[in-house]
Amino acid sequence: MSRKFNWRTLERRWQRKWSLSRIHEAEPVRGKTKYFVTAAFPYPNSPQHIGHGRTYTLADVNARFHRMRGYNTLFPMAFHLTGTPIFAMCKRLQAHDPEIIRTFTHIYGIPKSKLEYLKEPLNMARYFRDEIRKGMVEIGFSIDWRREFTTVDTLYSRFIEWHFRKLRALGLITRGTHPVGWCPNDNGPVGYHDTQGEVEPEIGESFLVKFERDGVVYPTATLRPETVFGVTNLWLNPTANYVRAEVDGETWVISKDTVEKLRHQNRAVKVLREVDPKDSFWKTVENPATKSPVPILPGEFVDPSNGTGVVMSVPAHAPYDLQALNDLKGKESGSDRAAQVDSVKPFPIIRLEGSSDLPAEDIIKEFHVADQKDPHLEDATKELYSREFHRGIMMENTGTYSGLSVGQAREMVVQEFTRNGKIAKLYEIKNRPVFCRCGWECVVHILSNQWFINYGDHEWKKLAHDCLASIALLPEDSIGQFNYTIDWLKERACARKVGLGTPLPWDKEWIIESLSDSVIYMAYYVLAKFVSKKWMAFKKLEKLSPEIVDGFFGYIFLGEGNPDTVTRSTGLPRRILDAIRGEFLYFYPVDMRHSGKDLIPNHFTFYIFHHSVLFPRERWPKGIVANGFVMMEGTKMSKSLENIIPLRQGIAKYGADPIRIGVMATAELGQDTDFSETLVTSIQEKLVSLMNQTRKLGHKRKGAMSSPSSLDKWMLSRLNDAVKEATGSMEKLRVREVINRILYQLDNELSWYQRRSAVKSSKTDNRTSVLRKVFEARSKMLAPVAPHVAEQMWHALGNKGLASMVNWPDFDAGLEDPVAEQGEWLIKELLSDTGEIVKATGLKPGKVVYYAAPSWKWRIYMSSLESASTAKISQGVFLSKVMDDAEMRKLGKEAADYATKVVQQVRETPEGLRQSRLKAGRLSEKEILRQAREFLSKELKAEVDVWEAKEAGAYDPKGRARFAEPYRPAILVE
RNA sequence: GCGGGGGUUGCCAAGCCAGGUCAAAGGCGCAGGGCUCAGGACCCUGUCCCGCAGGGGUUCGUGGGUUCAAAUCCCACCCCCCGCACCA
Repeated sequence: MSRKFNWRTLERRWQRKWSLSRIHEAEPVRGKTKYFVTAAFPYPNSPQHIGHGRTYTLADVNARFHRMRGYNTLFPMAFHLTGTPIFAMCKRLQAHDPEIIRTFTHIYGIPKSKLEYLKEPLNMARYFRDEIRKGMVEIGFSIDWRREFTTVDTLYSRFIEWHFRKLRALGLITRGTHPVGWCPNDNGPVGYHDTQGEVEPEIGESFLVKFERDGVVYPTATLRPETVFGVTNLWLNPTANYVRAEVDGETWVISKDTVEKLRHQNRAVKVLREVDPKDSFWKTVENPATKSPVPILPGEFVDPSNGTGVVMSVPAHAPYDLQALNDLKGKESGSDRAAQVDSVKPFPIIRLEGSSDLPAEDIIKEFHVADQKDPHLEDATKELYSREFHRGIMMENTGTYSGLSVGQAREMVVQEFTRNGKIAKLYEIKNRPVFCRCGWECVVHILSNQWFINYGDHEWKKLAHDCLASIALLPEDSIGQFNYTIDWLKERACARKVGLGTPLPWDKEWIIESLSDSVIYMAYYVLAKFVSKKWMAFKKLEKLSPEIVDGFFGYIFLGEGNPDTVTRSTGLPRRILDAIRGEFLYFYPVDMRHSGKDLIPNHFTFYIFHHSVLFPRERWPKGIVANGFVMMEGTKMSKSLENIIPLRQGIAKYGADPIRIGVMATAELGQDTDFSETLVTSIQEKLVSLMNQTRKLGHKRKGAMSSPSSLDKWMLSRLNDAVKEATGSMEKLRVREVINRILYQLDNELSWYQRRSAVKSSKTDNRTSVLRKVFEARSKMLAPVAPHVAEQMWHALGNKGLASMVNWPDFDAGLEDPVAEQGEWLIKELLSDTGEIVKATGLKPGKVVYYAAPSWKWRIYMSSLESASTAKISQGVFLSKVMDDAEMRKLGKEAADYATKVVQQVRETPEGLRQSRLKAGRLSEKEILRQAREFLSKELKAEVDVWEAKEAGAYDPKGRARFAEPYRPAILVE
């Protein structure tokens, strides 16, 4: 039946009502507290999928919750078009890339006929923006759509210009050189989406150590410049092509492949002539560190495209070098070179605990390396590098570096040798080869005059830390990552030459990059509402001079300058200007900003940085929540696995509310959650059954409750507890807990209530009234999470208006009923204990007898609870207190034994339970059990008798009554 | 390497910060029963081992420690995941 349920109809009905009632449109209301929620806006180069749904659903739940708690809540949305991914996608479509076509048609479900249209970047952006917006409406997000904008809107660009001029005026913009991944064919930078297989080109730093002979430099590329002291020889590949070239005024011998590489790294390279490596072999060059001569030898393992094709050999510490040297010795043995080769002897310069004088030799043995082409050699090298880096100490033969750790020595060697020109930096693509989509291999290119935002500024960092300290973070343990990021950030390139976006106002060749133009846009939502009215005044404003436009932004966002002047210069009516400024002051700052946890090391932290320096403290962000990702049936979502469900397809297939709950229900905030078909179907069933139950309760309101039974009170007390817990959890956005409490736990309690009341006489039947109360509160608490279902339930119960707009239920201390709670607890425990006995003994019970605890035990028990509530209860003190009581003394050992036992028991009872039992006071167990007799009898399928221990005439053939204790009646099963 | 998150009973996943009804919530799966013509759904019951009286034993990555008491606190170690820059 649930499968046939028409979610679409339900959703449309309520979405239409929300829209007609404009309940999501927020306007400033004087005297009413506001709550401003934002979520990271989407980038429209693909449809949103269920994973995005998690962040936005959470934001929506938060917004709806606050709305119900009486906050004037604003939740807007916009679209981020800045950058290159849209371009990249269009380019691939234009090139008829089969992979992207498959993704579009197969996963995204876009008709083939649409593809032509999508080849145009702005068309694509428009298409996916519409798609995403529709999805957000269909899943029921309570967004104020009047504030929508995109980051390429003209006025937005003016806003970003203002933002950047501000930063520059504050001295936070710097300029310098910067290495980037680059395609020599396209002549432009490459990001991961520009490469084959979408791999990010990783840039690594290596060093050129310059060996010299007669004014000719052999620049050897290495990651370990500190080992220069242990060099025995250089290697050139005898089969590779080398050239002699003039590089920045020096004469270098390098592999042919190196020429272009150096040019991309801003070196002036003039090739003089090709050289045969064989001409260099057996000659010697001077070691720049030790000044001693070392020979150049042939090594086939040398990769001419890696580094410079010139390698320094440190056989004591580099497995490759040692292996190559040994191979060479073998090859040349007996030849007239043998003596010379044999004279090349490895010697150590780093001491490594637990290693011989030749750590490289040890590791080669350890890894069972056969020759210089053995793949194990690579692993051996990595392992030794790592060991020496962490545990190695420089030896006496390294001069002033002696005694230093390898890490320290490297830093100092680089510093000192760079100063005298003997070491230079060389960048490499670490994970090479990386190929551009056009087919060319990517290289490292150094951009000169790159613009940066200087997050390394100390004052700024301090401000950012201050700002962070004032932000409520969810989950709380993400604080470490934030602090780390703030400390670690330094200069960050903030502009590129390609892509959509706003040109840098003072250097229009550069376009402000996408992570930099999206850090203060939340403020723009205020303005966007006015701009969307398309008044001429804004059209005019867009075209005014920077001074005037900056004056405008400075006034509305920072209160700078004078409104009269701004009005005069912009031509914007004073009334409008005041309204914008007023609305900004009303809604700003953002109370909670939502996104995935992947944005902590970038966007979230930038957001903090920029707000801290641009805005006064009272406009700093108040809260940040970083949620985990969504997995699909236990695996990561990925295009190649084709397990991405676009949100709209998901809604159509499963319904909006089941998806909303599906992404929230099975994991806590920061944890990744798993979405699966079985999960979402079970949620569907749950929701449908809720709606059915509500429908059965019907519209009719019954009169007031007749005197409620203990069971009724228990149910209301549980409901009240659910309200309390759900509220607390919601405040911390622990939505999983909320769902668990109001959907599942409450269901268990309801089913206990119904099971227990099934045998009750109908005279005092309050069942319907109690159930109505439960379902009414439940529909309210469900409203933020599953708004469509909640509205339906609310309506079915005969309520007018919208559940989304009523007040969230309040905790009512008056409904707390410890007596009823403890009474039911007693019965439940008793039932389960009896079952345990039945199971253990294998008896088929015909008669079950219960004995309630005698009053003297209750006195001791209650007294122990009291003692434990004020101080740590101690055996001796409590015992003597009990024995002070004449009546107890009369009971003698029996009382003492019980008192001793009870101390231990009470000590192990959790605080909350102790409190509750203390509040409940002494239970009239016998009465409670007598009332539950019929129920117990039915459950146990046996006759049930209840006595108080030692009651006159009690049936107690086995003398069990004496075991009765408070909350633990004695049991006899026959 | 640096930083962050995590390892819980068949699976998923709470609990851990604030130690004590914790053999450990909830869901899934599995088994038995009820309901039903039947299946599904739904509702009970069970699901580490032992137990003819509500009990006992052994468990929360590994090894130590603190405590009357440890999944929870401390120390050391092992394993998995994520981020480390110009990219949204």
